[in-house]
Amino acid sequence: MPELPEVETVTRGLARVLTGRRIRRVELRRDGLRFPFPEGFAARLEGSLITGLSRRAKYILVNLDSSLCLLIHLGMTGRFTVLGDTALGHGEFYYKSETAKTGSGAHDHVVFTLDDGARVIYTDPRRFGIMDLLLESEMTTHKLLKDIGVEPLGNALSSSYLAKKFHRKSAPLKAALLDQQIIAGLGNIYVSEALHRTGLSPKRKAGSLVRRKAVDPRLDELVRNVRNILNEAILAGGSTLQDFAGSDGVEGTYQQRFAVYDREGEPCQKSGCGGTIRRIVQSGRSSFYCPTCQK
DNA sequence: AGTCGAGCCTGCTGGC
DNA sequence: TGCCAGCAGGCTCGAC
Repeated sequence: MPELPEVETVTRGLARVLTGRRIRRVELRRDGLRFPFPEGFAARLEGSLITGLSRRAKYILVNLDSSLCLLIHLGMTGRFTVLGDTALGHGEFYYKSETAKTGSGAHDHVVFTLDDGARVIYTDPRRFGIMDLLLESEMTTHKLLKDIGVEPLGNALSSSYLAKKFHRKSAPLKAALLDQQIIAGLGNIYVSEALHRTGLSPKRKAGSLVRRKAVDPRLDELVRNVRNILNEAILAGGSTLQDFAGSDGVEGTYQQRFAVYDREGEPCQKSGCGGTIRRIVQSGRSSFYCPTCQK
């Protein structure tokens, strides 16, 4: 279930296992995921030292001493399992998706073996995930990275930035916020949540929040809420990671805190609102909102 | 140019 | 109980 907070959580978890380790072996159990693996994928990774991990939008970037970088996208159902003795201790660490793990291993597509003996397994039933290799110098020119917008947790996201991007935009707010070329890493859930907290309808045209002179104060509030919600979710996911212990995957706790997502028919939680959460479909995807308090 | 729908895959859920 | 439509947290491409 990877949106930005989930990818951030996985990246942090993997960083503790992978950083400083050398990749001993890469086993590919099929030709590719969403795209074919690049030429010589396994061979180019084997023997490399992992110098660090970072995240850009919903992409995980694994930096190697060979000035190569392994780019990973979890798609909809990608997850990692770490088996063996690692820096995290002995046991198993999951990033577990909503869908139960199959257990059969039928969807284990890539297995990395590290120099400390740990095995890092990439599982992805739907195979919407991506793995690619790029040079560090291609970080801003790579096909998948070059058009990506600002990170929502960084300083570059501001109400004036949004005002510029939304100016004369006729697409609904929902679609504009999902647009990775505007904001990097926002997904279907957190867009619904941020719009609800801000009291803005997902159907409203993005351009309607831009006036000629002053920046609409609702854009300030939207930016604040996007940040707060993402940070709250990262905290909830992070606490899950710290709880890793046994062989059971532990899910992030933020799901319990959704105000609108997947709550169709339930009463709006905003005090004094009294509305009922609705589900509509926008550009093929579910939007959840309260028609009473989101205008 | 901007916007929208279809498609990529598999698995789970809910309604009949 | 069994079947089948509908749905899923992402992204790209093509058509309008």
